[in-house]
Amino acid sequence: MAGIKEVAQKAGVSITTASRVLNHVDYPVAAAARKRVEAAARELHYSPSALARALVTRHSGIVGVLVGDMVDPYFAEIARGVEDAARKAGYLVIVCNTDRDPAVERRYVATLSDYRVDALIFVGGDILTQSERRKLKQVLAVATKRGMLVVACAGEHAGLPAIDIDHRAAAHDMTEHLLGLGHQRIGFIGGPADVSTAVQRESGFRSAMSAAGLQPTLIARGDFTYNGGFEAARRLLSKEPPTAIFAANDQMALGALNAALTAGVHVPDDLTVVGFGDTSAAQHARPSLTAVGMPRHEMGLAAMQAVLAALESHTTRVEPRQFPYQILVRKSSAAPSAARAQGELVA
Amino acid sequence: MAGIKEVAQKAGVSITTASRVLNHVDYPVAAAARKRVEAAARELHYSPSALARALVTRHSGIVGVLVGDMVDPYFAEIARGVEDAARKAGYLVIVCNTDRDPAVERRYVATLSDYRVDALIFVGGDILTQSERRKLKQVLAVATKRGMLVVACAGEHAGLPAIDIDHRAAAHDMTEHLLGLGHQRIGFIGGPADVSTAVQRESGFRSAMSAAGLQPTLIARGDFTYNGGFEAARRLLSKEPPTAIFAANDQMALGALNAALTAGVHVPDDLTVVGFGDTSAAQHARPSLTAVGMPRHEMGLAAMQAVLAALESHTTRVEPRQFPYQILVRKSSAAPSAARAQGELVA
DNA sequence: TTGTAAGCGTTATCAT
DNA sequence: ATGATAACGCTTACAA
Repeated sequence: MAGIKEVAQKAGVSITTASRVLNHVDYPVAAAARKRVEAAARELHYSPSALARALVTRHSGIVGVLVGDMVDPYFAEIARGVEDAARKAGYLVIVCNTDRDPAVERRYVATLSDYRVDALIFVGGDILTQSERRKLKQVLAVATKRGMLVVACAGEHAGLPAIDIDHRAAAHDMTEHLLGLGHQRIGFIGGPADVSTAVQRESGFRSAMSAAGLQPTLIARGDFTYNGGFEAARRLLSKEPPTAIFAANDQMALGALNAALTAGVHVPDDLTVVGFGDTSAAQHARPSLTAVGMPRHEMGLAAMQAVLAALESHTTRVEPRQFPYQILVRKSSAAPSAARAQGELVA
Repeated sequence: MAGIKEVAQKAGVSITTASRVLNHVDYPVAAAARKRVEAAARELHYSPSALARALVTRHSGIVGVLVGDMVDPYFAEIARGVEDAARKAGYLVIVCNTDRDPAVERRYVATLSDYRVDALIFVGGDILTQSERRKLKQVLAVATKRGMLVVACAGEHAGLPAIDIDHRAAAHDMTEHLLGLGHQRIGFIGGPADVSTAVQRESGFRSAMSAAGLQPTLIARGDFTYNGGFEAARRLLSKEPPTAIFAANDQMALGALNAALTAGVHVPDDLTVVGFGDTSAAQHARPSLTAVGMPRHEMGLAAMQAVLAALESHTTRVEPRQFPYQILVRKSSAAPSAARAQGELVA
């Protein structure tokens, strides 16, 4: 209802003056006028149109966050980090669930582009297909030309600067942890074959196995969901049961854990199960899950902060950053029992 | 870079004509001109400024969702429902985490108001304090006067029309389930004393207990978090251990479950634990959690759909709606063991 | 210190 | 069928 014009009128000053005091800009304004403007604004319940403002300043104060699924705690925690940093800086965040569908993702990028968001934050790995990457890069090209900042978080994405951890190395280390425990028949539950993070984690697993002179043969694949992990574990457990299962993310590890328990396989006595991500659900599982830990909330914060820094310095490139990961040993991993290690015990 | 002006120019038509074809409005435009405009738009990578558009149409195409914490699956699933419906309708959603802080919530309402979002969706119960409610209502008053639609979802909120379930009745029914199982010493882990949903659930518990001639005396309070539930359960278990614990939400029930297990109390043999919400974490817990079920995703969808309906019919009031709840009996509840029912067994 | 006026990129009204 | 032109609500040179 009440625009700046009304406020100015009521305060008996020009729109310019009203704008100046309302924006707290560092500009000389008579104390009296200032007071009148403030009073008028208050009385009229004036609230500046961020839209109009954004139109002229070419700065919307909104950032878009693209996640696979905000219900997955892995994504939720990162998005929360972004939002925390955004709020502190006075930014708003639009959350978009892509369901890992490149087409949906592209459409969102286009829409967010229409809204002239100040930045786009891609959370999670991208789809490796050449054609998909190319298409995404195309829309991103026009987005960046428009001045939009783009950054990836917790996963490689179309070659964008990323706030990330070394997924491959982390998976490699975790595999070594398993190896160190004495496991030889280690099963791996990978994520979708075309998702970059899934591929990197699997690559780390394979390299560690090879380095140990072992064939990474027990590999199943899931879709990063609890059920996907549950089913994959059942498959793995049905033939030559491994003594340990390394799932490419926590959700699947949890599914695997329950699949084992359901099948009467004791964890960790009969089977070790480890995950990747260290979401709180993993920490609260029974037994608690050994997993690769990564500072998700902090990474979300960092992604937004990197965007903020670039925005302030009028840089167009966001500074990438590598975070350390950890191997969090908890109750779901242990040395293989002698019998099981030799494959004598069958579930 | 390229505005509609450039497109019009390149196509050799007026801005008006360009706008008409670009918006697919039902208005006669020569096929030839249309083709030229479309080509020009494509070549120039034209993307309409949703900001400019919103400014003139007074319709931003954005809705704001206010949740306590998007990391809590309870909120995440509802927000996801909202987003799904929003996407389908071409809307974008801004997610705001209030951490259940009324001040933060109000500030967000103000900011979202500045952005002229088309609607505000409050997810979760509000703070009952008279003063807080009044303050919120005030900001909401100016927001609605500005044409913004407001609705509550999964919790009473400042008297707004709500897409909800009957929390009180649900808690009452769940308590009766416990009673029916033979439990008498039933502990309750409530949520914050000033949160409406927490109060309603507790009220349902109390009424069912009273109706059964029992004193609802074993009451602890948490903050709706896993740890809060864990600690509350420890307190409950330390004195006169109840034979059953009803937590006001799943997160706390999960905490209680682990507290029991950690203390060597077997669930459900020695202790029954039930929750409220039926988040997937509850379903995957060991043992799986008996809980009050409510269609969170669907409720989120419904909230957005209600908003959409009001928006389309130019109504200012959103239609409220009651969803049914269920008592989902799973593995964490059972009849009390004879010994324990008499209080002879101590943890 | 203060105000005038030119945009920002669209949509929408009203002629033509 | 098509096109000027006035909003939309604000910021920001540029004057005064």
